[in-house]
Amino acid sequence: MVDTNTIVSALEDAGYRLTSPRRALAGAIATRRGHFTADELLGESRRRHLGATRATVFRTLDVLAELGIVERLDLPSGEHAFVTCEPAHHHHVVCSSCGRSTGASEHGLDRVAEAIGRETGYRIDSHRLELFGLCPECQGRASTVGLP
Amino acid sequence: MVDTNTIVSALEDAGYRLTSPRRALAGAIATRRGHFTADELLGESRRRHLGATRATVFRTLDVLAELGIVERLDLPSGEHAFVTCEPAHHHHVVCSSCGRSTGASEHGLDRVAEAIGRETGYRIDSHRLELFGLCPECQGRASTVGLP
DNA sequence: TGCTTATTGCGACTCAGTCTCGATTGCTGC
DNA sequence: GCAGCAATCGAGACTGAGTCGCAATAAGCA
Repeated sequence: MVDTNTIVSALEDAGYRLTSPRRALAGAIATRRGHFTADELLGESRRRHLGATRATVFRTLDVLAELGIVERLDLPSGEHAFVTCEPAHHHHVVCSSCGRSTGASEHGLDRVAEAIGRETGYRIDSHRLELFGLCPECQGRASTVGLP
Repeated sequence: MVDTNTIVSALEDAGYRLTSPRRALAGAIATRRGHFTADELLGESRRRHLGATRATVFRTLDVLAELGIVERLDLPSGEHAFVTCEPAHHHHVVCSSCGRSTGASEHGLDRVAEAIGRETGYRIDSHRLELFGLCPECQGRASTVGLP
């Protein structure tokens, strides 16, 4: 979770204009706890009259992704989603029940990548790790309801 | 790399019919060294008159993915691609220059996933690791040409 | 305040992937 | 070898995500 001002000032610092659709989208994104799709954001924009159309939503997400404020995520379903991300965290753990997502630190993944580089002979430049499972709350809810 | 017969007999074993488009696509997929998109496969089907249309290509890829013969891959560009995969390998290393891909074994990734589970409190059910870099041949080529 | 130019909205467009439905063709049993 | 049935196919319409071009608007600088 990132707050509106962080997003707004990141845009400002990078020399982007602070238009009203961008401010509104920054606010909408800041309130998100989990991952969200461009379409959900567009829906919210329409419902709450934020004044951002489809093209603007995509353009704004592009800019924010470029600034590292949000990151694209490919869900197991094949859907494209976005998450806000704290700078220190580079991998995402996504709850397959409620959709909430959390950042995770390296935990030795760089060593795994290195080992794989040695095994295959590839010079690894980048990697992407996505983890899917149940968040603590959904685990609690599942065990009281008797779900797996 | 998997050979045509492996694909054909996997289809047969699973109770799928061996139709001529499926045989042809199995052949086309077997010759692939790297990753390929549905569209490339469709293009090859048209060029070589394999008799498989768009819908058939997608349906066949779905079936093969279900059987674990190919796997969906999300390239950094956002494109969806497929790779043939050996059963023991569960992660893919993709060459960002020539597109070739190779399987990689776990190398302790399960421990990383476990550690991340402990850190975040999530119960991790599945993970996906994709690595991107330069394959040995492209590294050789790059160093003789003087590329990075 | 006025000017410049980035940004927006609109709507048409593209492209991947899906769906429907009538036609075809593998398999199975005889 | 042949008939019948169900799985599969092709054709093409459809859907939905994402992009593009352009005229209108408005943010920020002088």
